[in-house]
Amino acid sequence: MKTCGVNRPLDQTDWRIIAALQEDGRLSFNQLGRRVNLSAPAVAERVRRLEESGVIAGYQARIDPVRAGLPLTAFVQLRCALTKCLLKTTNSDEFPEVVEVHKLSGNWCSMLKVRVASMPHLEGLLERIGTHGEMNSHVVLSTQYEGRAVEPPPTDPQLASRSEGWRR
Amino acid sequence: MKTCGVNRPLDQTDWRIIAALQEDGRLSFNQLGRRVNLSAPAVAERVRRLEESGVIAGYQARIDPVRAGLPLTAFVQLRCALTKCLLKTTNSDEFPEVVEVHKLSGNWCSMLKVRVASMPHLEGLLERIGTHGEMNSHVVLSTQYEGRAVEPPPTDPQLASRSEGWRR
DNA sequence: AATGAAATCTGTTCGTG
DNA sequence: CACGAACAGATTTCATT
Repeated sequence: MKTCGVNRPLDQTDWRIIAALQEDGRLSFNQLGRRVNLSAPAVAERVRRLEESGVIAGYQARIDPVRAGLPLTAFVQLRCALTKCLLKTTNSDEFPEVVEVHKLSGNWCSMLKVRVASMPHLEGLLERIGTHGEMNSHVVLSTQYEGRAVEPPPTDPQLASRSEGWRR
Repeated sequence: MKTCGVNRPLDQTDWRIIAALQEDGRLSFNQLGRRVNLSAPAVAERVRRLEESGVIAGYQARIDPVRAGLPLTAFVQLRCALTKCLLKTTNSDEFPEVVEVHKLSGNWCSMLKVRVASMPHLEGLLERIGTHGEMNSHVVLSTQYEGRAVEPPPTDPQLASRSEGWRR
């Protein structure tokens, strides 16, 4: 967890490891080594560093919510007083359906992603959430993809000059 | 992947396995067995079935986007003609920043989650996306949590009667 | 369908170059 | 960082309940 020592920027090899482990988080160091042209001890060392520096935050099974009995997904935007904001309560067991909470800029205080078993379930959940503030919900009809692998950011310096830039 | 044979509903033990593997996707069958009070061969059999039925869709390393150099997250709502919808293009390499795409009910055609390295990066991305249709974006200030473990849906029959119910 | 034990196989780790 | 060997551990199979 600690960023012990120098925090080197991630190099190409690191990103290949990251890509591979996002595809299959159970790869052994041997298999991983073959993919990135490194020996097992070498990749083990790199993975250990990535874990220690927090770049790799953990490993988890991806559960298909539909097959797990939670076929409905919705986004809920919530505008509420900061003091009694949902953010404080969602860590607990009160809203297990809420799988994601973000604080937003703009008019809406926060963005929630929720997973429910049925329309009545969603209806009940929204009623419970609605007590915390003004609310706006969007039901997801279908999901093209989710949890797509994160890729290295562009090094392209043009990105910084994409906007026209202001001049006096 | 195939739902071969009877698709039994998930029992308590299945859900304990699912919970454990969402916490740590690299648990061995031995460790898993100790957590759910089952022998290694027994859990191996259950995990195999959960994988085959697609409940467990895969295993992946969770990457901290901030430490990976993508500190900015935003939600983008996009309204566009179905025929030239972004959905068709996002599978490719054109928009690696888009990590999530959902088709929505309501006025907006789709909901995107994007991860970028900087404000100029976001600006450029939104310009590219904007060519596909009317757009609305929300920058995430902070994320309380993400990828929270999915829990078993309530068996509570009251959920179905939460609404008053209509009568003639 | 699960247990327990045994056998095989694989991954991990350490020392050396 | 790669190589090679020794160790440790996991997965699988089988017979039994």
